[in-house]
Amino acid sequence: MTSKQPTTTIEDYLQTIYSLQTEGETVISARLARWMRVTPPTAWATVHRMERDGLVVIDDKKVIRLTRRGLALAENVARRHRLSERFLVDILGLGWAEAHEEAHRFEHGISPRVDERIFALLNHPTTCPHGSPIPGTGAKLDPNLVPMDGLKKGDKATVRFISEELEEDLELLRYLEQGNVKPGREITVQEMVPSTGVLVIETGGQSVSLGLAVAAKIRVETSRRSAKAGARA
Amino acid sequence: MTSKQPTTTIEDYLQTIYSLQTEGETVISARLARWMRVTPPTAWATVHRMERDGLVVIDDKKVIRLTRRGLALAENVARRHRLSERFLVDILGLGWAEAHEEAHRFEHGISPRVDERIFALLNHPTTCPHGSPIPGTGAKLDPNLVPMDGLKKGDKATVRFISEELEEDLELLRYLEQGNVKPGREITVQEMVPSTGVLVIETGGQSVSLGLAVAAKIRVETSRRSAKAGARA
DNA sequence: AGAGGGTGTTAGTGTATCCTAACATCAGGC
DNA sequence: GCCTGATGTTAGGATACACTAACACCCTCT
Repeated sequence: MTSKQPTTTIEDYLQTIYSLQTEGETVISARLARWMRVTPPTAWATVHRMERDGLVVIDDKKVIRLTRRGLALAENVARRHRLSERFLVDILGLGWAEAHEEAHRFEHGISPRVDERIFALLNHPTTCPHGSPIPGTGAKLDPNLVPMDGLKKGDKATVRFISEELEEDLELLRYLEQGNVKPGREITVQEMVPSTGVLVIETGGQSVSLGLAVAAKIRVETSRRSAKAGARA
Repeated sequence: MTSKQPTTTIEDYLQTIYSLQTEGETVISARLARWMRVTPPTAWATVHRMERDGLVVIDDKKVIRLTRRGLALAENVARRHRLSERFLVDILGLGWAEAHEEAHRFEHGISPRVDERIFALLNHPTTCPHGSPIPGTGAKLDPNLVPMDGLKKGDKATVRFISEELEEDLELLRYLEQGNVKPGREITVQEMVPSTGVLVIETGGQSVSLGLAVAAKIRVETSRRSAKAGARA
């Protein structure tokens, strides 16, 4: 049987694949290597062990996809991670920026029993502090949200989601926290000139500059419906 | 440098050695093998890696002792373990019997920052739910406590401490919990006949039978001062 | 066409953990 | 004195996970 518990390493890979996959990225071995901060041969070997164990399939184009079993396990890990973040922030009072890193260690020690208790203690939250939905709650990422780099000068919007990809960068998270760029915050675009590669927004009275690559990984809810949903007055 | 973080396995060995050592047992490789549920060669190799890394010393008689560095690390692990137990019981409402096992996983994901927060959240506790002192708080196991198997028929006492050795046995812990044999509980010895190997006590209205080997690992505080400390009013 | 970059892959290593089989040692007990 | 049990140790494997070196492929841009 290949039914034994995944190791911490495998749990981390599952979680990373899951995040990338649900955020619409194609997952390839080289990308995982960068995320996991290991060399390409290491990631390659690990992914192949995962395929051997029925957690992922690798297609002709080398794209990695979770199997049903891999998905179930990945959701479980992601849930524990996001629940941990909520717990660390809401109950223990840790910083929004530090939560991701701390949760990364914390998540592995949580059994189903403890998961359940923490979930209840937190009052059944549906998202992590950065806006990612918590699996098992039925919550999904709102498809109406748009990447922040699609906004234009003068647009107002509410931050809803910070990609897990950005969470890997502690310095960036601290910058965002300082600048009030967190879920629930209202922002106004002050400058948006694609050629400069920089987006300047205003929130809570201060100006914050963001690179477009970063802004693309932050999703916001616009009050006036963009493109598809119909025009505004 | 040999200053890298200990692995989960090494943390477990450190904790076990620490528990045995502070409870006055001599620590030898074979004993560790049984505790860790691995074969003797495995435990042997691991202990020798620990010696190589300056965590323990092994004397002529094969007795294993923590070095200063090993002790510091072990106290750190033990603290996280006992704090986790308290947290799981006091905050999450887990059962007293299950806490040890759950804490065993939980403890490894706790950083100094999280340790500090949990410690504060719990109001600076000094012992785990089974009575072991939490390192770093200054609390020590009261030397006036006596093993329960030293009591005589009719003696009254208050349970103060359940050895970590007993905590490895979930069934036993459940039995003790059911029988109210927990720190703080008053007990009265109903039967004590060494030749039978069984001790029968009464607590909270019910009778509980314990093997003497088990009773020896439970320490109690006797109201009438035993030998050394002098009489009371 | 040819140079490069990003990727995938193989080969060869090293460390930590685990195991089984087998043998060495020592203390008692008979 | 010899057998036995507990313990320690060596030998020989296996697996997971990490690395470096080196090579094979594509694709794109010049």
